[in-house]
Amino acid sequence: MAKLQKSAHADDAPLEYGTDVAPDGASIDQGLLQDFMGMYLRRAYEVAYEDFRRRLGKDAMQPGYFTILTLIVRNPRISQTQIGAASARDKSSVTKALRAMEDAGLIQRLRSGSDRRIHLSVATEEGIAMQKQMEIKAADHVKALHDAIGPDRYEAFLTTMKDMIRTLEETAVAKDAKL
Amino acid sequence: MAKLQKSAHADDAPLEYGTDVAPDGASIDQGLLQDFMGMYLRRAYEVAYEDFRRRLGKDAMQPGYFTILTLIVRNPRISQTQIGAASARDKSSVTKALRAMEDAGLIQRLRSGSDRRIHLSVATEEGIAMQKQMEIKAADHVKALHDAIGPDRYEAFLTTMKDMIRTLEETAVAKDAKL
DNA sequence: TATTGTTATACTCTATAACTATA
DNA sequence: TATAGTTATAGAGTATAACAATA
Repeated sequence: MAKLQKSAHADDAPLEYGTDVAPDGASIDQGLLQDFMGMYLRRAYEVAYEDFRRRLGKDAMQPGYFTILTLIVRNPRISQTQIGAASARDKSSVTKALRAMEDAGLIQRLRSGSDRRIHLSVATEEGIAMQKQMEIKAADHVKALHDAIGPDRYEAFLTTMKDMIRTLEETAVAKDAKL
Repeated sequence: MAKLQKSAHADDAPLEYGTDVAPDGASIDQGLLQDFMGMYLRRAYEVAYEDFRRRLGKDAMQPGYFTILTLIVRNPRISQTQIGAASARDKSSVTKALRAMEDAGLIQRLRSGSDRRIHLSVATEEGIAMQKQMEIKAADHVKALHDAIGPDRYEAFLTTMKDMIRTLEETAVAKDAKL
């Protein structure tokens, strides 16, 4: 490869270098990226998130809160530790989400009478209504995914993904234990 | 449902409320969340990202930069617009990534002789070495995914995911066009 | 001592918008 | 006018660590 001078971006302009042009978009060599699942997992998450967010519109909570609100509606008096475990989020993240939902009047938090460390969450009427409304949008979203994937492949895809998550979670735990 | 007073978190302590306890982790009712793919797509991305990051260790670039570095190694003199298109990232995100890689001595940026607006990227020897090293870790990572998913399901899973991404991207474009 | 939750803080990844320069 | 890239800024979403209250 030809020798190149370093371009110190803070000071110099990039160095000129011949007249070749890079290949256009259609002919980019992605090499092993073509099958690099990490990239597709990221992208799949992104496009699905975007789809759900667009369907929810601006009158609903953000997509990420749907999970927590649904957990609370379906499990009145759920604790924050339980919410964290069920949604794979740190307790500090749960606190922040619950704070926002409480401020929005969607939930209320109580203390357990039997163990005063525990904060229980229940949905308000507004929270229940919001959850129902979001669930309708979620159903549309799931239908879009269903159509995109194809009915014949949907179940297998979901099952495979769950298996993958479980296995990698176990691997991670095993590795952490070795440290 | 019983009447509950609002707890203004900034001032009051949460209200006490009886002695019931929420169900324990094993018995959480996830309702439709059980099949809410959005949650699994997020989680799948997270666990895969974590796995790759752990395999890369701290001597490599972060997982997200592997894609860009690989694109540059395999497509010398690729432009930033092309990198953005191939990695589904905004040009400002690409600039930031390239800046970091240039500072780390992994790439150099040049200007096209034929169109001086275009900045071309090429990998340095160090960049090529880094990419090779990361590619080895990426192969380990892919193998872990392969094992987690099962060889018989791997290809179908990847294909389905690509189809899903493409379809949802098209849907998004179509919706944007309607605005 | 261990657990539940809160808070302050910070990190990662990313995009938007206004800009410069080039075409 | 349009395009390539830069910069300043912001914002989502999340976690870490130190902490108070309670067990």
